[in-house]
This record gives sequence, C-alpha cells and structure tokens, in this order.
Amino acid sequence: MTTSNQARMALRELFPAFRQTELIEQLLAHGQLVTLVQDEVLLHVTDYIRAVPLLLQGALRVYREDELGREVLLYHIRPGESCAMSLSCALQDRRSRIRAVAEADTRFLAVPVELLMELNRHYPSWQTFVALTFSQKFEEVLRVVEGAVFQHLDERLLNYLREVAQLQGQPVIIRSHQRIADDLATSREVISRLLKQLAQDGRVDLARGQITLREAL
DNA sequence: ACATTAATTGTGT
DNA sequence: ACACAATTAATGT
Repeated sequence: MTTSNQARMALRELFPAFRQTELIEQLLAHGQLVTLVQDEVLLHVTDYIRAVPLLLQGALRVYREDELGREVLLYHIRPGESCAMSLSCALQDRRSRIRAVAEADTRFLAVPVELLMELNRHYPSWQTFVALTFSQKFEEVLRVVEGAVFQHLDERLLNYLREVAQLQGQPVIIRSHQRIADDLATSREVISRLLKQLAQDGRVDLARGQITLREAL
C-alpha cells in the first residue's frame, strides 16, 4: 500500500530514535494517519485524549485554556516530535484542558493510548523517545514562561511572528491582530499599536489581515 | 456597478 | 480596557 509505505518512510526518516523495525510496524499497524488543513482544530478543551500524535508534516500548536476562555500558547509540535501533554493525559487518564490547532497543513500518525503501555514494556527506544519528548516540551514551556516574565511585549511579538513564519515556511502571515493578541494573551489594541511601530521601523509590512516579515526566515 | 453589512484596524480617553 | 471612528473586504441585488 502506497500511503502506508510513505508513512513508513516518513517515520524512519523523522523518528530515527525508533531503532527496531518491529516498533515501527507496531505503530503503523495500530496507528491511524490523520491529515489536517491549516487552522483545523484537532482537539477541544473538553476532549479526552484517545491518541498521541507523531508529527510527519506541518505543525500543531498547543494551547492550555483555563476555566473560561483565557488561553496560553504552550508549544508547537513539529515533524519528528510528539505531544507531552497528550502523553501525560494518556498516562493519567485525565482530561487535557488543551486545545490543538494545525499551524499549517499537517499530517501525523495517531497512536491509540491503549497501545502506549505495551510500547513502554517492549521497546526501550520508545521509552527514550517519550522521555525526550517530555524534556523537549518542558524546555519550550519554560521559554514561554521566561518570555512572559522577562521579555517586553514587542520582543515577544517579533519572536511570535518569526516562529509562525518559519513554521509555515513563508514570511507572509495571514492573521488578524485579534488572533495574535489571543495567542500572546494581550489586547488587540496593544498588538495593533506595536505592529504599527514595527511597520514604521521597517521590520514588517502591514495589510488588512496580513503581516509580512521583512527578514530572512 | 452599487448599496449594504460584516470584519478588521485606528485612536482617544 | 472601553468606546467609537475609519477603513477595507465580502455579499447581495
């Protein structure tokens, strides 16, 4: 089967940590290939997590959301990576309080939670991968915390724009000021004013619903 | 092509 | 943060 072979190749390439062929075959046998278009919502706050994603292509952004509405961008998941929160939830059989959205057109292998214990028991390279995922995502969350505490908002905004541009592989970001404000947990007016500053400084070009970063990716 | 409406962005307090 | 103005895009006729 072509899709299955493509997935096999992608897994080998992107997850070199999975040494054993048998592990890869297990993942392919029980996992489900999922494709998302840009901005498609993969997971709502109230959802139970039924699978752990292994990213093959594109990117997911993961938010933590509180009781009513306020949300924080936690981290991104790129090809070759997985999601610490879904692993954590699967492990504890708890609800996620998390929202996941496709940052670009995205493809991943969804590994059902029932399989996780099994993988842990039999495959040391899986255990290593899980540990690595936790450590990686922990670092990313720390960076968010650092940013929130130490950095000024204009720097955070620039970093945000750079990250988005990089993830989707082009400097043109189609996104309203409101959306950005939500991602950075601030108000739309503030973002509008900062963006105007950035435009005056020649760092971005602005158009309605669209921001272009004037620097190399 | 024109008018109407909705969405986004700008600005003063 | 809120209120409102101004601008631009989308939609219907």
